[in-house]
Amino acid sequence: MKLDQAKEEFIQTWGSLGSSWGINRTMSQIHALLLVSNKPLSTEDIMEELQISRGNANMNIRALIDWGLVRKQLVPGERKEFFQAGKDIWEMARKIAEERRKRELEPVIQTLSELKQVDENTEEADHFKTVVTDLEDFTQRIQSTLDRFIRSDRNWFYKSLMALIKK
Amino acid sequence: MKLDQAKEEFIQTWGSLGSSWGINRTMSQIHALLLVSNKPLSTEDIMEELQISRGNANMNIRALIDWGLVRKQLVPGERKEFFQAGKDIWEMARKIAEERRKRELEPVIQTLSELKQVDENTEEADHFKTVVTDLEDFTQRIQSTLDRFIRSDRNWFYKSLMALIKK
DNA sequence: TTTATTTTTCAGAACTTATTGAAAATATGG
DNA sequence: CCATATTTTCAATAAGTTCTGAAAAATAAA
Repeated sequence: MKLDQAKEEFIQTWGSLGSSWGINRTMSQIHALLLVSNKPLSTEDIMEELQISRGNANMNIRALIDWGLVRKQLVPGERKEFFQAGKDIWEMARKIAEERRKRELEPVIQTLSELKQVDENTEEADHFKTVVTDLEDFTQRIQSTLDRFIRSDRNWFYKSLMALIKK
Repeated sequence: MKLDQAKEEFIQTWGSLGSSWGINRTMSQIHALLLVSNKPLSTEDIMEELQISRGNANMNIRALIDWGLVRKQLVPGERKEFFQAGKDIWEMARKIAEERRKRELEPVIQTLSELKQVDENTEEADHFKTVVTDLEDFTQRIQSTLDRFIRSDRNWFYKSLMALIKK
């Protein structure tokens, strides 16, 4: 298989994986492109390679920088900005987990804890409280695990995961 | 807080969490509704409660049954079908993990392994292979963990997770 | 300054996905 | 079998999301 073709396919695959995980397609594609490129790329390069508009490119590059997955790289003698993706996959996973925890899990836990404050004592209300408490429990456990993962270095997570897998 | 209001809010919250995790909003809302209801509901009930069309209700109930999150319940003397959600949260999480592994992770791993077959030896190609291999590694590790989780009983996962969290 | 280059913004267009509702298919009871 | 209740399907439509492109803002050189 030819390199260019493989790159192309990789970008598509990563793009569609991203979109099923709540990260928009272009954002993942840009990320993929920067991952496989061994030198930093400019906005122009990205527009060119992915055939997307300037606005789209700009927006999604910003988002990747926000998420901490990509950083600006100044190239001497060039006025344009260049971008480069961090190559450490675990670091990348940590950052994605962090963003999503913040954006999605946190508000849900907040809400669930409020919902337990139902001041009724019918059988129905009891049932409701049980369900909500179970979910809160579950969500909090996920949250703690992510927290630890986020704060950890790669090594910690690697070890824990191996422990999980091996026995 | 009133029970009805709390239920309402719970359904909304679960709905939006679902949609950020790639499960469509109505599907999660129906799931939430069935979770908090202490008796099985008919399609009519669901349409009524969530103010959705028959077609929409039917489609998403089917999907929930496919995913193994909801089961049909026959009520004696009634001709209609009634539906009930499994109340075990871990079981639920297992089933969601299973479906998504099957639908999303599996094809990606397949593709990544094919992409390593680049028959070039430039520096660029080497770099590409490194990135793809790292990702494959990572994805496979996630996959193994999920597999084990999926095959496990609740107890196993609970213990492992506690081990992760506690120390 | 002024001019040239680059980045950002944002209203509308294009695209994608979810929903409706009515018609067709299927199941149930007499 | 017929009549009726219930479920399923699916084309049309609506809602939601992402993308474009041109104009405005920002930045840097002359």
